[in-house]
Amino acid sequence: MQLKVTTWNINSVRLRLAQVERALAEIRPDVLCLQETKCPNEHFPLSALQAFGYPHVTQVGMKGYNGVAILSRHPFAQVEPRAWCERDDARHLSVTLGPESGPAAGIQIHNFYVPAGGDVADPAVNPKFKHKLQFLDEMRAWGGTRERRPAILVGDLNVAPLEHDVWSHKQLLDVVSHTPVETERLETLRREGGWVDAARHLTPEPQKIYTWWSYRSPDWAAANKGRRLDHVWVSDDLGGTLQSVDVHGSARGWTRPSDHVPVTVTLEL
DNA sequence: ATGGTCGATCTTCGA
Repeated sequence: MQLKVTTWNINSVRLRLAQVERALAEIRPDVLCLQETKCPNEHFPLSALQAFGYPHVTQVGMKGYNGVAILSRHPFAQVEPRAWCERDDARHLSVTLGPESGPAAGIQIHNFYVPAGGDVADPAVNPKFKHKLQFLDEMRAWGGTRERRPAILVGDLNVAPLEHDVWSHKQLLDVVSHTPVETERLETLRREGGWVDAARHLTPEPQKIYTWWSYRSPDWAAANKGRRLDHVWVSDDLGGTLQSVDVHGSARGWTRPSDHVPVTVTLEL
């Protein structure tokens, strides 16, 4: 069987319900992981999302910021929210697919929204950047102790780790998301955690890959000053099942778009 | 040299 998992920073799930519906119709993933739902739990549009054909939904939200959700065609055997940096700020959820899921049963799916880190790349003067580095350090420690079982890690990791994950490596070396302290941390925690960067496994450098284009560029498509901030990783043992990774760049051109586009990983199990 | 644009929100913050 195929297992398709899509990740998308939606930047307000309530504002972009129609875009979610369109993406689900076009991509038809088995699982959709959303970040930046920006929606308090009591206002989460649960029944509307379920009506798109995804009866199994788990989410954590808060007022105004952050928030992650997982929508699935397959039932969950287990749902595990986790607090990071001792904050209850809705940046991670994981699920384990249930025994009804055929060959996908038992696969764990992690949905992360790593802090963006503010504007100044100095933890001494910018508490947001300090938080981001702490979050990445905690992910590294977690990965080192993680039970080695089939797993998929997706999300807006807010780091573009490689030279060709940004439009200009030299011009972005001091820009938050591409500084060496971030990119080295992310690559280290990925390797130590036993994760394969699925997008780069299938599309090696120097091919450019972008998943985010700033709202602040009026002609974002022509300028094409993008970054690869959204990632799909699979555990080593699933590496042989990797079939494709698709970046749905056209979604950036939709009416009232998110600044991020969906990224889909397909496994043949 | 510092803006540019979004989204949620109580007029500013986070991205």
